Amino acid sequence: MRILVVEDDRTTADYIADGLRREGHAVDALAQGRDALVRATTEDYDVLVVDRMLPGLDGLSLVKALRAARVATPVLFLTSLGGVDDRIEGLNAGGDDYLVKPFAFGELSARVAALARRPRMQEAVTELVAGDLRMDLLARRVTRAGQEIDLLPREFALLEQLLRRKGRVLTRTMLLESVWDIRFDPQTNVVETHVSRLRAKIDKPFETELIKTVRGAGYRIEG
Amino acid sequence: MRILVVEDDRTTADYIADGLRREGHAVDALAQGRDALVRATTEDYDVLVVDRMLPGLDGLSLVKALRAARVATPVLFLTSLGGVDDRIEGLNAGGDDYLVKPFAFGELSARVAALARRPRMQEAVTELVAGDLRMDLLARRVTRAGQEIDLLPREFALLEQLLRRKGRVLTRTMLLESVWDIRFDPQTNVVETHVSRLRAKIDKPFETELIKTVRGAGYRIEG
DNA sequence: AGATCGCGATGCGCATCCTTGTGGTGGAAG
DNA sequence: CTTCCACCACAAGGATGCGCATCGCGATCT
Repeated sequence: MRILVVEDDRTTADYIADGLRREGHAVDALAQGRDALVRATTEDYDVLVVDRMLPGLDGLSLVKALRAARVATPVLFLTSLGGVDDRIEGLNAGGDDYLVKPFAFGELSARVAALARRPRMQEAVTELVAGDLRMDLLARRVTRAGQEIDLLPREFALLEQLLRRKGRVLTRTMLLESVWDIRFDPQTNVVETHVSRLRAKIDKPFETELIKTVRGAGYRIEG
Repeated sequence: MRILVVEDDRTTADYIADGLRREGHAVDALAQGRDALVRATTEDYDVLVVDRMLPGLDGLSLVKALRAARVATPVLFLTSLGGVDDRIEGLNAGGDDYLVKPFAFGELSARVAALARRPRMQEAVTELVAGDLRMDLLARRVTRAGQEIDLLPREFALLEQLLRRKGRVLTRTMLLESVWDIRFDPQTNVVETHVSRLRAKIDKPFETELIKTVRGAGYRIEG
């Protein structure tokens, strides 16, 4: 499989490129958006892995330009947290999926494979589902049993993470990283607090509870 | 196939025009942007081949003007080397493809054919609808529940963007870019202000509200 | 033709409301 | 009985919306 990685941070770029090569893919890596635009339009890749922040031409503009030039290669965005706007814009701009740094390599690998596998020119990963709960990332809307639920930004981000790793346990530390961008471990109980608030909205009013507590570990949402 | 070539350099213009004629196309050639604007709006071409640098009215402005006038004829830009930025700018302006000089004639021919072949992208999107709200782009009229509403230019542009991406969230950043043409992020709240005014006209007087605020993200109009 | 006037459109400042993290307390699980 | 988790109330900070001043344009009069 041919993969182009566009990432200006050398360490991250190597980390990704080496990992993917070890899995048997042909990987090219570039640091500049401009270079990537040229390369991606001339060569034929199966997947592009693109950092949102790039020198020269940022990732978003790069993908916009590619789409405008009718290059339909699936794109996986790497976004360094936070920017809720960033993610929405990324998806709207024609990104097909995104991954919030920091991420586990296995995660990246799985997403890349998923992107390459699915038929081209498809709509992005736009909807996450668990049971009768649906989350539409572009509309930024959540419904359960057909009923609309509105969530605050933090609640939304939290639920999104849980849904993206549906079936797996997310530790407090992982959630602090991906939702709050806190890498060290301060004495805080934000996670518990927000899980509680989230439950009040998506579990309490319904029959079955989706968010399970895993004592001593973290939380998990059912497949 | 009818093709209009807009290029001020006589040698290049002849090179292109003759080549295309030899392939059996009907080719007109003009040297001035202004002439091209008139011709392209009155005659019916399959493809325009436009140089970026033109005397009088440059290629970029020409295409912007055409798009504003709802002329959807596909455009192939000719740009003189290098300027990757130019390419992006051109694509944003509504150009459909790019060719960097110097180029091989075969390349040009192939791109022109590709442009003509593909289904018209912006075909006759003349009316935007959401619920009982209708926007007629040509007449520049908006009605809701059969009642005419008049909007100021900014309000109209804002509503148009929201309708074009109906069902998705548009962030403040995206709106600043598409409605105000502001690419950096100034400390301004124009978006909120105008959304407020727009609501006063299209939502307040009616039962259901169409424009939803998505806290922390942006605005969305219902599908 | 030029200058002045008046009105409407636009963006900014500020008040308001909402969101979110903290600390504390009670309760459940092991 | 201890530890971990759920939930509550509160305060601070941030996001949002509305009134007001300004700017620009077109009309009118000289």
